[in-house]
Amino acid sequence: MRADARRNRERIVAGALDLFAARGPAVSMEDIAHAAGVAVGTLYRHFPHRNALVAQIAEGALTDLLAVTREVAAGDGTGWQHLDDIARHCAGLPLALVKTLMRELPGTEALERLNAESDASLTAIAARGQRDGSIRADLTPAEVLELFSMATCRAGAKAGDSVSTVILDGLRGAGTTPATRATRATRAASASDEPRR
Amino acid sequence: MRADARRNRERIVAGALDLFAARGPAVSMEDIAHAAGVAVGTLYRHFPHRNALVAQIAEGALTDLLAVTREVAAGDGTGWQHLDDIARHCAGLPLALVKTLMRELPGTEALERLNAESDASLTAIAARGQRDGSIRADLTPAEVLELFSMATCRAGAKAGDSVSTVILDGLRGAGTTPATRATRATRAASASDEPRR
Amino acid sequence: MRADARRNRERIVAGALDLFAARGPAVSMEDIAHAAGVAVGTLYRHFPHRNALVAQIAEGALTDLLAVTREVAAGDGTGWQHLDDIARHCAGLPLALVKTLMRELPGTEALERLNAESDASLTAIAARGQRDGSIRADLTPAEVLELFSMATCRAGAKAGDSVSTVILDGLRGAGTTPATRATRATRAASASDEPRR
Amino acid sequence: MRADARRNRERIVAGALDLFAARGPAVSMEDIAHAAGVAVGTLYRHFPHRNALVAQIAEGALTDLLAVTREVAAGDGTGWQHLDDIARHCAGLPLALVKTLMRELPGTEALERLNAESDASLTAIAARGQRDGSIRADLTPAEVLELFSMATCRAGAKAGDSVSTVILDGLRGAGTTPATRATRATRAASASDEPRR
DNA sequence: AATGAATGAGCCTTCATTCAT
DNA sequence: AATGAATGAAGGCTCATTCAT
Repeated sequence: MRADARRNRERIVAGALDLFAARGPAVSMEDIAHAAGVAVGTLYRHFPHRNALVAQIAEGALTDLLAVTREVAAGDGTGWQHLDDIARHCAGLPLALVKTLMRELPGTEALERLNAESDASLTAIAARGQRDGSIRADLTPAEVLELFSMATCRAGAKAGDSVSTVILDGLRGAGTTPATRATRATRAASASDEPRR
Repeated sequence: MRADARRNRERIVAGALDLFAARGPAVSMEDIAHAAGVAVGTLYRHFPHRNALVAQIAEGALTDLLAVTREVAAGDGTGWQHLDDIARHCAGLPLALVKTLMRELPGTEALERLNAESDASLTAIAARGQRDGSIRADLTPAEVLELFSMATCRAGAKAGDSVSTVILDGLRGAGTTPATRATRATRAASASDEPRR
Repeated sequence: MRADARRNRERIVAGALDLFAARGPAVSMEDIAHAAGVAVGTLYRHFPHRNALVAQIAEGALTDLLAVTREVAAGDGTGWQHLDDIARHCAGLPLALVKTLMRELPGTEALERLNAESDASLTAIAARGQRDGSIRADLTPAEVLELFSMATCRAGAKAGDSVSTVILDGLRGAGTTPATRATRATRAASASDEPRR
Repeated sequence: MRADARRNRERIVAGALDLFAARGPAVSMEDIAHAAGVAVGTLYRHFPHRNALVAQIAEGALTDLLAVTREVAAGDGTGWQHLDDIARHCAGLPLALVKTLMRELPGTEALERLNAESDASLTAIAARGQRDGSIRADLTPAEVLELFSMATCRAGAKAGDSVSTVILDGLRGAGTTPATRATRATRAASASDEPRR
């Protein structure tokens, strides 16, 4: 019985994610429930109100992002390489959607915490990159993160696509450049297109 | 009373723009009307339905964008310089908001036309920039436009801010001056209405 | 100036009549005004509210009906012949429409009076017809009037059409009948199709 | 709860019928809901929009009419007697109201079909009556139906009331018994549920 | 625990009526 | 006197949420 409930909960979250992606943030609870194969009552048993569901979706994506960030940050490489790695792993995460959803979401405590932790980890990486010379020094860490977020939280982002490439290239430190494009192509071949879930 | 009506219409559009920016695309017509100091009936006299108002806002911004684009394109300079100029002039336009609003707007004919014309003008500039070597050649014109749009249609974009600078720098052709940042700083000081922070 | 106003008033009433006939009782004041070539303000100058306009239309038709009734009643013939004559003269009046309009009209004093006078005149005729044997005696005068009204206040009523003929035939007194249909055809040929306005 | 929902649905339809009859076709959905003892939402759960409710009411009455027509048509008797029987059985149906409601109702497919079938059945009866001499031959079947409809679809129609009697008498064929009224009175006494006043 | 019916606040829109020009 | 802009009360409809089964 617990297994059933868990499966329902997962199908609700997954279905809601798909619906939001397909039809925008105004999907009705009724539609979300039916897409998950349950009735509204069941939906409300799992999530006491709409925002709880939306927050759950957001938390899922941000948790994944945080895990990726920490895992990458624990490895070797320059700050820029870490950002690049993270960006590749994030391509499968619905970060663009989550960003949109969160615009109209009164911040949960859990979300605030996740955001803070993500920011802290990424800021640390950015600062390190600026120290090791791999990331432009004429930007604040916050500006680095904004650009990183633009590359990452885009509607149709794919791992290593041109748009991300250009932005990440733009973040490189002054002395690092010329081989950029060739390098990138090489690296991309070995990195996975589908980041972990 | 023609003057009064016009003033009302303008206050409605301006107020709606502000509200959308502040509270997202789901603001009610009632709120928009009251923000403009009129009753709903007046709002509906000027715009027969919600979408007509949204479309008007979008058309306004796109018309401005098109005007800027054409004006700049008629002047001297490389393709990259044109994009840079246009980006600076667009800083005050609510393009980010408009982009969001248009996601849920069944395209008007006028909007389609404006979009097509903007795209055409900007694509021409991008292609020219790639021919004259000022813009990276390893991108499709569409990718150039997407990056340009990301730099331009951002929530808090200011003329010459760091984010735009990095993206536009990223668009530069391979052989162009490495003095990018200094050059930019110089140009920005004389051309932008918003000095760099 | 007085002539202008009068013409406006007449055009409003005539236009409203047409619109009601064409599009039902839910036409808007705005549409009525524009159909008459004036603005709403002018419409309201002539009729302080919608019901005043509707009442005016109803009064017009009822006044015509009353005039016809009295004129016919002053002439020779049996009661049945009078009813028949009146029915023919009424064919051009918008009595069906007026009946519909009056369903949702809180009765004016003028309308009550007109109704009462019409009823009185017609009841007198019905009673006389029953006395002179030309109208069935096994009906109350009110029943006679109801049937007469059904024949007369029909949507597409024409002078002497089959439906009216059958109903009026049905009203005839017991001893009068057989030649009915032939007689009717003859009489119809001499009666006008377009009653007075 | 299926039972509860069904009861609600029935109360809505019945209440709406009453309200329409009492206050005309412009009753608000709010009023209809409250008359049925439910909230608007419930009304809209059962009928997705106003017209669906109106159509349901119309369908109900037309279905009843069709059933009566077919049942009577399957029995013995002249065409005229069939019309007379049908008229008696229809006295309780809200056909007058339905006729009014349908004036402003964009025809549903179901309604079109019901109308077509009713018309076909009744036209067949009328034609048969004209062949067997019981119905006037100098009318088109459509005219017969219009008169029949006038007798039947009247606001306060009762089985065998004077108005219906006169109209149906008017439909009789030339050679039929002059004893009409006596006959009718006799038949009425045994067949109608509503005795003559 | 699941279902789906019921609730009612709130949204978009219309329109009779008023009022400034 | 005419115009047409402004008002605001409804009305139709949706949807998050609650609740009886």
